Amino acid sequence: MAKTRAEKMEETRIKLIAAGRKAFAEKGFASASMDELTAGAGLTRGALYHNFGDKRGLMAAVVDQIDTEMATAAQKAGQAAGGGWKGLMAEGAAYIKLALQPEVQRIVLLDGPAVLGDPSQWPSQNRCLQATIVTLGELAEKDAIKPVDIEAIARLLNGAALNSALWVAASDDPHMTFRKAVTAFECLASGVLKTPQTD
Amino acid sequence: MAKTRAEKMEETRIKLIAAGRKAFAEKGFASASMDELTAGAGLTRGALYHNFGDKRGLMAAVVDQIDTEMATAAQKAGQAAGGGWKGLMAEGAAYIKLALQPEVQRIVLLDGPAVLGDPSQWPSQNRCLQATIVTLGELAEKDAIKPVDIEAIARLLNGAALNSALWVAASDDPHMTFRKAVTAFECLASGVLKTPQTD
DNA sequence: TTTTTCATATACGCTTTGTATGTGAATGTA
DNA sequence: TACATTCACATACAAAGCGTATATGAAAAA
Repeated sequence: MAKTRAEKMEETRIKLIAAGRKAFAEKGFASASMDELTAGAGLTRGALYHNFGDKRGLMAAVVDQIDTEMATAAQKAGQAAGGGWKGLMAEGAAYIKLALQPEVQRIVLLDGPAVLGDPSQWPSQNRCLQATIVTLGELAEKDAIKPVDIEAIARLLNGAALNSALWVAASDDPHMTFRKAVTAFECLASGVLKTPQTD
Repeated sequence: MAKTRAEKMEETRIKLIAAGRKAFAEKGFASASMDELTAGAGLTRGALYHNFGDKRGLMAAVVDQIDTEMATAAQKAGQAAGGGWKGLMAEGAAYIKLALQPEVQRIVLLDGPAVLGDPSQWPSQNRCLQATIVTLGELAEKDAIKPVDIEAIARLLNGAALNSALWVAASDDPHMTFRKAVTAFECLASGVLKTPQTD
């Protein structure tokens, strides 16, 4: 069967994003050569500039892919924990764990902001933020949390989780540090609860 | 009087850091041209490479300068608030306010991590972190906070403060958003207190 | 005074990006 | 089926910027 043009184009987009993801993760955005990267995918820069406009355009696509994967995984963890407050804490822990991957660190946490600007303005991060806001909203309806601005809390919690991942990754004993980070995260988060949580 | 060689060299270092700070703030690290930057300071790239090794070296010097200024200002705010818990909260608010400057956003929050790596490993940030850790340690001795890892709390608080600044700066109503951010910061921070704080 | 050192300038090569143009296969039409 | 057109991708080109190797001239040393 002959492949339609749109199908082929979709294939090259996928190939380029995969190659970009690999190159950006291994060499960092600035040091990744578009020539090398596209050649590795059996293509040339022509395909890249046609599909993504420029180097930054490819970066945006790569970041969106990774970030979406993260948001999905975190939400899943939250649901597995039964939603509500426990779900929120599980989401936070999941985020920290995901951000331990070198790929995520290099692309999403370090290079992403420099290339694409404030992460909280990215479409993908916004999706994740919205999920957190919804959960916090439910808790607010149940009168379980203090009357503070929910969006602000959600943003600070997200930021704290992502930040702590860099710390964990750089530590000598990542396993131990991870536990410390999660505990601290839950400790801070408990500040929004009306009634002290013991477990 | 004739200037000694060391004095002159110190002058060029200062000139280059100032020019770099300006260029990095206005154009971003990647788009800042070393040729242009040094010419603006009445020098050439020769001086730059001799003094700082490479573009990254200059960036490190610039970041260190800004970051040190921030740490000093934040500590001052903390002391003015009388130290202790109130001082800690004042430090946090000061950090958020300082990070509202476009210069700080572009250089320290966005480009810095991409060029220099995890901020919590920078000498300057470490100084600030140490100060927070000391204050938290004093509170721990007074048995005022929960028995959690102090370094972890300090790191998360710092991260949350810096992150929220990006949000505030990008908002339509920075003044209002700033208040929300500070309130949320204090709300989360209160999670480490043993006894609920009312004011 | 001469010799040496060294902070800065000059000159060069290499890499990389973005664009402008070319090409051939898929799509539409008579 | 034959022809025209589109368009995804490749090729060719020009410009900019980084880092290094070399040159220079003024302090510092002898």
